[in-house]
Amino acid sequence: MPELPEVEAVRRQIAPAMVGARISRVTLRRDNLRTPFPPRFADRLRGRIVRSLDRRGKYLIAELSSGERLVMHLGMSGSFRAERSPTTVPHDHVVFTMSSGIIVTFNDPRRFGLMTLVTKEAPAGHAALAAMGPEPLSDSFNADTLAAACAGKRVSLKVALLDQRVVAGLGNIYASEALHVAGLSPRRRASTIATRGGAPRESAVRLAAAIKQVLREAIARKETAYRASRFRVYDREGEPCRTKGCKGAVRRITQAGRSTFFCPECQR
DNA sequence: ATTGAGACCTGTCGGC
DNA sequence: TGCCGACAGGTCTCAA
Repeated sequence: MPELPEVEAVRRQIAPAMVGARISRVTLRRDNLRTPFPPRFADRLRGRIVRSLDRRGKYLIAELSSGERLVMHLGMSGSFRAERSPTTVPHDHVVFTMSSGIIVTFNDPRRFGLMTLVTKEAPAGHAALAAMGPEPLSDSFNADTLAAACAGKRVSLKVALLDQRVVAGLGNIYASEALHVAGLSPRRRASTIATRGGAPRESAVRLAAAIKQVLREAIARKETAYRASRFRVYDREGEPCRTKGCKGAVRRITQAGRSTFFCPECQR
């Protein structure tokens, strides 16, 4: 369940069990997720204290007392649970036993998730992380940076928002949601919101604000489950647009092989 | 360099 | 009920 708001919810959920605690045991139930675990993975984790647990886009990053960083991604279907007495269900792949006594288990049916270690020797480490765009809820993401990132892009606005180099953490739901709030068509070419004459276009101002708004709302709601009814357009094909005064109906189209939901009436 | 298509996996849901 | 295809909140790689 993983776009930025859901990953942030996971971080808040497991941080109390992990930060400041020592990893006393690591159990790997298989030898890979999307990619193989790095060499001596369990050995390099065992005995380390988790100094902090941060989020960057859709990634979770744990700083370890060894100086290494544990990088984790939930893929499409990854989840964590923290419990006092361990349980086992299908697709449990990694189990961290913390010195606090809490068991933190990573479960991922589709195994699109990722766990790796970024070493002190190669601090840039992970290519996707190194190339990642600005955090949408930080000041480094605004109309100017969004417009600049879209300049020259021939892909659609929706596809551009899914590009983690443009902005970090948006996925298929919140890309559609943000475009609806901004009143912009997902089919527009991304370059059409780019800078003109040095100043960001009004559409870039609206879109940057909309992205921040939908993400903040989702985090505040702790929207970690499949709550389609809460969405403005996502998964609402054929249903009425919720924009005030708009008589449109939500449409579903396919872009880059993925569903996009939007209102053709109020999104231009 | 950018872009689209296909690949990676398993589970669920709707239609026949 | 059972089977079968379509689809699912994400990347990554490859070829044009």
